[in-house]
Amino acid sequence: MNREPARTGGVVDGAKVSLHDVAARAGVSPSTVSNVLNGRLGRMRPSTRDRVRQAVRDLGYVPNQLARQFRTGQVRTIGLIVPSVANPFWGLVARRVEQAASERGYQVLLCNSERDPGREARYAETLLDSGVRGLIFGSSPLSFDHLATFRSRGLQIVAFDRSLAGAGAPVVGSVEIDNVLAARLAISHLTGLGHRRIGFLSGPIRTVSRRARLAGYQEALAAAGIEHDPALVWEGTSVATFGDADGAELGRTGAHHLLSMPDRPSALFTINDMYALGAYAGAGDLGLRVPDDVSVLGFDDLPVLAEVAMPPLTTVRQPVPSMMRFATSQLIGRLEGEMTGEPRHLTATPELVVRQSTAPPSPAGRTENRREPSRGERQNRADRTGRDDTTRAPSIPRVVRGRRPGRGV
Amino acid sequence: MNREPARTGGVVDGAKVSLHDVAARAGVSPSTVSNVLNGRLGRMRPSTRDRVRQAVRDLGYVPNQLARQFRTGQVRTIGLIVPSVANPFWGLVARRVEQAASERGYQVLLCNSERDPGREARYAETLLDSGVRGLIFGSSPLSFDHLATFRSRGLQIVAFDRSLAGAGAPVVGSVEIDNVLAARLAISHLTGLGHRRIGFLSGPIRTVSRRARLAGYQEALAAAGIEHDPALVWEGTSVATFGDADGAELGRTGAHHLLSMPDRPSALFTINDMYALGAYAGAGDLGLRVPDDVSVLGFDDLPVLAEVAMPPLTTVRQPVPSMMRFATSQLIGRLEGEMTGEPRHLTATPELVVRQSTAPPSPAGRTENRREPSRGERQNRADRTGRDDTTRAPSIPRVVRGRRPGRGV
DNA sequence: TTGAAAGCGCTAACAC
DNA sequence: GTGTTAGCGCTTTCAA
Repeated sequence: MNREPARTGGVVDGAKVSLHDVAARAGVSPSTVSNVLNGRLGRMRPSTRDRVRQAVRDLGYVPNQLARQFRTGQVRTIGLIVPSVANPFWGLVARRVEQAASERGYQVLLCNSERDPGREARYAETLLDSGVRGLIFGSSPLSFDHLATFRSRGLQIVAFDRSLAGAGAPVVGSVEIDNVLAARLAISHLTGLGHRRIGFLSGPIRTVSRRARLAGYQEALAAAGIEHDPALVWEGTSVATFGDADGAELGRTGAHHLLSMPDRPSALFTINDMYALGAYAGAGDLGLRVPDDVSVLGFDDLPVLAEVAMPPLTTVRQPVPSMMRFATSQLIGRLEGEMTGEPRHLTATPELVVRQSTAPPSPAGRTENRREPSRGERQNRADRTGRDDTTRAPSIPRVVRGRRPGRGV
Repeated sequence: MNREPARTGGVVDGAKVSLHDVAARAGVSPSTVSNVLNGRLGRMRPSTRDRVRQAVRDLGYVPNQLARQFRTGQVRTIGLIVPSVANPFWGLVARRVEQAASERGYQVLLCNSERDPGREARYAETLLDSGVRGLIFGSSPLSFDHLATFRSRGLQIVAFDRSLAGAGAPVVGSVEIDNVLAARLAISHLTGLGHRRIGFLSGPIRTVSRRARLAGYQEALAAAGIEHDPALVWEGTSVATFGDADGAELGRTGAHHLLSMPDRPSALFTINDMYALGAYAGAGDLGLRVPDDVSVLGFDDLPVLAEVAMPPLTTVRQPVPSMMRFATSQLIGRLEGEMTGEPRHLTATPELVVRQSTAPPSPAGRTENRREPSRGERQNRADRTGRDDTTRAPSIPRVVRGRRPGRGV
C-alpha cells in the first residue's frame, strides 16, 4: 500500500492524473494512449487519436518522465565533461551542446572534471547510475582506460579530439580541429614575422589536443629550419585544488619563467587564451610590453575577451558551434540507435585570427630593453564585422584579420 | 512480457542483478535488503545486516536509481539557473554549488537562461518533469510570477539575491551580498578619489541585484552631495541571441556612449567585471587611458582575470564559496524535509578590492585630453598573498588591496 | 526482527 | 485498430 506515491506526472490542483485516467476519459485502453503519446499512429483511427488528445488536454495530463525512464531504462540526458568551467571557452562549448541537445529533447548535465581522472570516473559512475548513457568529453585524457569498464554498462562517449585509440574505450565518435595544423599555423605566423625563439606555454600536457599542439609547434619550427630548444617548452604543473588558478595564473607564471631566461623568447605561443592573458600580465611584471618586447599568440579566440584584451589578442579560433553540433548529434544518434558501426570523426578547420598581440621581434637587444612599466595604454581598434561560422568550415585553414563570427543560434 | 527491460542496476558481465537477487543470496526478503540499503537498521539483527552486505558485495549489486527515483518520486538532483555561462563568474558559482551538492549526494543540472524568462520557465517545466524539485537561481528576475504556478507542483527555489517578495513565488531561501552597500562602497571609493561625474554602466536592469546596485550608486552620490545625472546611467539593451555578446561587448558600447558625452564622466562603475573589461576597450577606442583619463570599477572580482587585466581591475568581491554553500544547503535541507517554515536569508559582506584601474581624476580638461592610442603598456604588480575567504565573512565590509583569496576547497 | 504483498506509471508483446 | 496483460525494481505498509 502506498501512502506516499510517486507524483511526478501532471498535477491539477494537487490531483495527479495518470495515463490510466486519460484512457478512461477517452474510452480507450492505456496502450492506445501510450501509442498516441509516442507517435505510434501507424494504423490508428484518427478519431481515436483525437479523442485521446482531447482527454489529455482536458485533464491537463503530463507524462511522468520518471516512470517512463524507469520503464524504458532510457534517460533523455547526456553528460558533458569539461576540464574547467573557469575558462569561458567551456561555457561556450556547454551552450552549444545544450542547444543542440535540447533540439532533440535532451538535457545536459555539466560536469567539471578539473582534469582529474578520478573525478571523471566518478562522474561516469554517477551518471550511469542515474541512467545516462551518453557522455561528451570536452577535453580527453591521453587514455580512456579508467573508463573502459563502463563500456559494458552501455556508456558511449564522444570526444572533443581524436580519441579513437584505446581498444576498450567506449568512444563512438569524435570531433576536433586539426590541432597540429592549428599550431603550425600559429607558429608560421610568428616565424613569418621574423621570430626565431618562440616559447610554448602550457599546463600539463596530458590531453590529446595539447600533445597535438606541441607536435605542431615542433613541426613548424623544424619546417622553418629552427632548431628546437626544449627549454622553451614550459609545461606548468597545476596546483589548483579547485580551479581558481586555472590558465591565467599558470600563464603568468610560465611567462615569468620563459621571459627570465638569459636568451629569452621573442614570442610566446600559449595553449589557450586564458594562458595568453596570464602571459600578458607575466610580461608586464617583468616590464616587457606586448607586442613590442614579446609577441603573444593564444588559442580559442574567447568571445569578446580576446578582442577586448589589451592589446587585442592574436589567436587560433575553433568553430565551436558546428563542432559541438556534430558531437551532440553523433552522440544522440547513437543513443537513439540511429547510428551504429565504426566511430565517426569530424575534423574542423582552425583559423588564425590576427590582431595586435603579435609583431616582428624588436631589433634591440634581447634582455636589455626592459623598462619600468607605466600606466596601461590602449590600442585603437574597430575591426569588427559580422560573420557566421556556424555554417560548414572551409576545407583550408583561413587566416582572418581580427574579425569575430556572428552569433549563430 | 518484457523483451527490453530496464537495466540500470548493477551489471556484472552484462547480467543485471536486482535487489531480489541480493535477497535470495542472503536468504532474506527484499524488504530487508531495502532496509539495509537505506540505513533502517533500527531493530535489525547485525548478522542479518552483515549477510545482506556480503551478498551485495558478492553480486556487485548497484541499486537502480531510476527505479528508486520512480518509486519515491525523489530525484537527487537540483537545478542551477545562471544568466550567462559566458561570464566566468557563473562558472565559479556553478563549481561551488556543485561541490556543496555533491557532498550531500546531489547532482547539479546547469541551465543557462540568458536572462530570458521564457527559458527560465521552460527549464523549470523540464526539470519538474524529470523529478527535480529544487532550483537555485543565480540571478533572479524582478518577479517570479512566471514561476508561481510551479509552486503547487512542489518546486522550491533559493535565490542569489533578496527575492523573498512575491506572494506566489516558490522562494524558500536566499543569499546575497548587500548590493546597495557594495555599490556605495564602490562609489565612495571613487568620490574619495575626487570623482564627481561617475557613470553607471549596466545591461538591462531587470534583476533584483542590478536594481539594488543602482540604488546604492544613487544613494552614495547623494551622500557625497553630488547631484544625480540620469544621463550618466547607461542601461544597455542586450541584442545577443545566444550570449556571445555578453557583458564585455555591452561594456564597450556603453563606454563609447558615456565617454563621448560633452561632459563625460571621469569614472565608470560597471555592473560586473566583464563590462569593466569591455569598458577598458571602449575607452581605448576613444583614445582614453585607464585610469589616467577614466577610472573603471568593476564587480565580482573574476578570479585571475581581474588581477591580470591591464591595468589590474579595482572591483567589488562577493564571497562566492560561502554564499553558494549556504544556498545549496538551504535548498537541500528543504528538499530533505529538514527545514520548514519561513524562508531563510543570508546577507554576506562585499569587499572592495582596490587595484590600479581607479585613480584621481585627471586635472586636465575633460574632453580635450585625448591622444592617439599607442601600443599597450603594463602595470607592475606583485600584490598577491594567500587568504581564505571560505570562512565566515566579517560583519563589516572590508577594503583590501588587490589580494586574492586562497583557493578554498 | 523479518516477510508478504501491493503497486508507483508506464510500455510493449501479443491477442483479438 | 485496439485492448489485455505482465511486469520494470524498488519501497512501504502491515502482519506475523
